[in-house]
Amino acid sequence: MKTFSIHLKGKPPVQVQAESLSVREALERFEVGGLDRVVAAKVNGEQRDLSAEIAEEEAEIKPVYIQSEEGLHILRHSTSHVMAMAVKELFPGVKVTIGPAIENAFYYDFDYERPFREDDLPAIEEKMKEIVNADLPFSRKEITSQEAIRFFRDQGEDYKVELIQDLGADRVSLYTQGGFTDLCRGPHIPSTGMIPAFHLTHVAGAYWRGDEKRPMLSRIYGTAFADQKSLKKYLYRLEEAKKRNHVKLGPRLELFSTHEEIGAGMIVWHPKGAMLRHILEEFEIREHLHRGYELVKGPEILKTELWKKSGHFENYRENMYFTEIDKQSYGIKPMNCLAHMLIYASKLRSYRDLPKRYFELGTVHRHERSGVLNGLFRVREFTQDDAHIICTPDQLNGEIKGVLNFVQEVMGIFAFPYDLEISTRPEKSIGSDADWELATQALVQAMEDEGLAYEINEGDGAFYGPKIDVKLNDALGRKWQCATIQCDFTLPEKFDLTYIGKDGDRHRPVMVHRVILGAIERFIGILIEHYAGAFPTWLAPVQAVVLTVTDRNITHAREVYQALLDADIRVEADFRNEKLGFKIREAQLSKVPYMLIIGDRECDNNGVTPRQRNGQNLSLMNAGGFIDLIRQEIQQRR
RNA sequence: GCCAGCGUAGCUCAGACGGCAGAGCAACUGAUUUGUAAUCAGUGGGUCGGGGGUUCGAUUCCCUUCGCUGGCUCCA
Repeated sequence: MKTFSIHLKGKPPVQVQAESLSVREALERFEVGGLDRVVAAKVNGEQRDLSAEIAEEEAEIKPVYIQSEEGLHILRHSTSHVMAMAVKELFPGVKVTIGPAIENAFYYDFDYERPFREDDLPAIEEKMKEIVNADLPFSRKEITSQEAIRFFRDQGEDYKVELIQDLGADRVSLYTQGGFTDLCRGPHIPSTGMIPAFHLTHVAGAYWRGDEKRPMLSRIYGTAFADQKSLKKYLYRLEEAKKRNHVKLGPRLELFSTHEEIGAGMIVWHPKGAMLRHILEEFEIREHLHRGYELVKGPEILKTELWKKSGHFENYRENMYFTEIDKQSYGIKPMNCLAHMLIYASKLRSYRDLPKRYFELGTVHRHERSGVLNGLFRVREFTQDDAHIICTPDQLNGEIKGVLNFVQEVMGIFAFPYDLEISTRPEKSIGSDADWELATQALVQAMEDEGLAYEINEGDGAFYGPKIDVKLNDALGRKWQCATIQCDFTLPEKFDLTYIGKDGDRHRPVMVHRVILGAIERFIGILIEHYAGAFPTWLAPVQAVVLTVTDRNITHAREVYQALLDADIRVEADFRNEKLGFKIREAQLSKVPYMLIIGDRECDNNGVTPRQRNGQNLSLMNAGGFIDLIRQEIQQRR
């Protein structure tokens, strides 16, 4: 007989005398509500199955409810096991590999004689429903790795055998529901009947362990929720997000197009899209000049020799395009730094000149693999708002903080949610360990000084230095890298950049590569989805459209149109012989912020009636009044 | 690059065992002069992504190529 002392937050502790005590039994002592919605529990901070025995005499216990984040994770993981079981029953000979829960979803990778197709999913879902209805309990068993390897080898589950071997543990845990046993750390929901709502969403190919040299597996994605309503809501949200997809919206709003005959990953900007770019670029130039940057411009193609000198040829060649001119090899630039290096090196620099901040809206070409191209998000030609800051080592911290502030201010204008990550040295890289350490520390220190939260991304740095990445969250919950701040101790050395210090000697400056919006293309893609195409007035390629009611109104309408043009408002005219409702509909679909209605009433009063994009009318006012109003809005970047 | 799916009029989509390719919207022409999300009528519009093959005959079947979409370790 043992004595267990169990604690649960907010309740008086309970002493239990028993031979053994399961997590579920412990929870029952506290009469916690909704035990049927509890999927697992945390015992002394560690996730456990409800059926697990409590080994500790003193235990702090906390139920994990199905609708909580952790609960959903466990639910989805368990649902992936149910899916694997269903697939094994339906497709004999299939081999199972791994099947984790991921954000909002789960997947399981299979190796089968043919890849799974979307039309296999309904049958799998049906079989899963049977398994759920059968309410099979999940049971956990720990055995030695040897036994587990034998167990899976006998079933021909080679992938599982490999996993266990790589784990290198003495013992592993297995989970069984019905006739299906899987290697798994757990925990799991008590039984399959506890799955309230699930749906299989799509299939995809995936390399075994993400390695393209290893077999291509067939992945099935699905999701599960604590109730049917949440699942429906999630699927609806996905549908809504699809409607914002910039690949569809962009061409419909006449922003850009792509062409098979031009090539993959190349964007053609139409008048409205080119205007949007221009607005952003103008905004950027102003903001940069304001912060002590200088505008520069380098050529598109530079001799291959120079790319060899910089290390790009060695490290980045497979992403570069090359061409030949007069038997000389040239590389089309994938980055803008080289010309900036030469600008710096073009004359002797004093410490008094530093920092130098060179800014270029630089168009670069990168040979991205065909399969990763994606609308405006991933293209082969794009323009970066690129700058290189060359400074003394003791200016570095301040410069990085300056860029972090710049990023914060700009993201604030667009009201974007974002996360910060620090990426460290990758396998393929140049430079000494000491320099990497120094550079990484400089980034960490600046983040700490600014009190910013960040994650560490091991091995994800650029080949020449560590970096801070700013990842925006888009409408579909995907993350996109935009701003990035990269330290570089190697380029100044390769180009022998120097400055004369106070002491009269030559010193080596350090360099920061950084972008704020990142690629203009990608940023516009994110903006389209963020605003669902309805850009705020300051960004809208067309800010107002003048609509006449009848031909009688054209003379006055033309005066209004001209007044707006004169005031630098981006205005269009729709004087067609159509009904007002028809013109409003078209303007509405093109998401213009303002429609200026001009009928007899407006002509008689020498004014306009603005109709806002949200359907609200403002009262009749004269053209000057409207110009004041919209100018104020533009100035406030609304 | 690899796996899967997709590609029919400017757009959204039908279609057929392998037997002359369809609708709505848009465009164009005309009528209409219109007050807050589609006025009416008529007309034109397609190498069914490109190339090759099988066939009497291919948009449909096969191969190939281009393009697009979803994915390609958020570690049992």
